[in-house]
Amino acid sequence: MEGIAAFRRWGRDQEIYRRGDPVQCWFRLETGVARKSTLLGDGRRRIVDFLFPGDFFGISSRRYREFDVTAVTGNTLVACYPCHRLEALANSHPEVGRRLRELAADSIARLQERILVLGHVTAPAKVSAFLLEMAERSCGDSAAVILPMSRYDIADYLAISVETVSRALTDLRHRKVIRLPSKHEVTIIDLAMLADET
Amino acid sequence: MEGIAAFRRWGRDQEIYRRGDPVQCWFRLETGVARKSTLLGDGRRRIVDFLFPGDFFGISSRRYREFDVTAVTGNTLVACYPCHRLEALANSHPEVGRRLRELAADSIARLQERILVLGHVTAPAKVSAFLLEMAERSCGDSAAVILPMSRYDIADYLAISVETVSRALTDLRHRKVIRLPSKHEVTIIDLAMLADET
DNA sequence: CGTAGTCTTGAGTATCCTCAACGAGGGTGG
DNA sequence: CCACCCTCGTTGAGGATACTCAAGACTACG
Repeated sequence: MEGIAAFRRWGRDQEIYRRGDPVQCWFRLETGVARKSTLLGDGRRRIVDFLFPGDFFGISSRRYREFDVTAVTGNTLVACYPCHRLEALANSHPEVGRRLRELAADSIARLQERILVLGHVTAPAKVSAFLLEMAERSCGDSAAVILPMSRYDIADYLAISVETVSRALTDLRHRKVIRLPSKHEVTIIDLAMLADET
Repeated sequence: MEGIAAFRRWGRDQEIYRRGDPVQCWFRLETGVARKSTLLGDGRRRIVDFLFPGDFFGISSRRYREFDVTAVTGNTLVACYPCHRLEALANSHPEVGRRLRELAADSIARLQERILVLGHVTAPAKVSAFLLEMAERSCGDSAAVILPMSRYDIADYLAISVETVSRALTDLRHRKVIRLPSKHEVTIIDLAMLADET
């Protein structure tokens, strides 16, 4: 599979694809972070998924893209797998087909998990669940979490306002559940208490 | 693919599978309606997806089930496709593998759509979006929608309280956007206005 | 026909959103 | 190199929304 990949690099806030583009490739994020989003009728933006290294995205049986995907960080490297070559490969090598199904299943699992987070009632519960998700997915030390995205991104991801995100983080800091060494760094002090919030 | 299916029938509120069960089959709902749900720590229930005839479910690469799936209506008929036989079939018939990937992609599209609905801010917007979704998916006359599930199910699906669901429906009825011939029937009078709510 | 569960409506309260102001940081241009 | 500007992040005040608790009506089912 790696043989048919074309690697492309994007800068901060550049569009990897946008709604309405023809579906030509499946993608795998190699380095950096990206967001999958859409603009709602009233001008609000909804972020459907954050993408981290190793995540596949763009898996679709439609002809055209439903969402926009944008690089969150600079130096976002993406492997692009042309659909028709993937299909050909899957036809000749069943194990590739199996791998593709696995990847789709992983994507399903991630989205279902996401629905559970969105289903939380209170804003503190959403923010705590978000931090736990980031701790798990942004691999590395799970106590020192990097949040590459802005507060606005987090708000659009959790479907709450920026101010509420900020307040929830401040509250967690005051209660010594987390520390905020910088705007984009979170240190989890009390994992159990954070999990209790959800 | 149809050759390897075993058909089973479930009654109202019976479990098709539950969290923790080993993953042995993929399923296709033939008749009736089902819900995919999970119980949260605080005793709340979250419904992740409603399943209608034609929907595939249980697609997973994990070893054990993450959610419960329960029949909503009586006489729910399900086609069960054993995983290992599906894999064998996909290995010998690439077009089956392709079909399975398509189904997974459909499932992804449905879940993403669902995230957008959950992301709506106000309760009336969620309920309106829900009605539109039901009008589209419960095939048949799209103006006369059947809601087989209870108000509690709808509440757990939209992550709002039962009372709020009830109030939103009553409000839409008062404003002549919908009619409610019975508790489980909705007639859409003004589709445009309903879409405006979202 | 009775009962348990479902659905609706009301009242009071907590939560979150909106609007507003301010501080901090980063980038740009003089 | 510094001043400026613009975006991002935080905090506060006020108001709208939805939740909780409660009670009553209706239904479906045994």
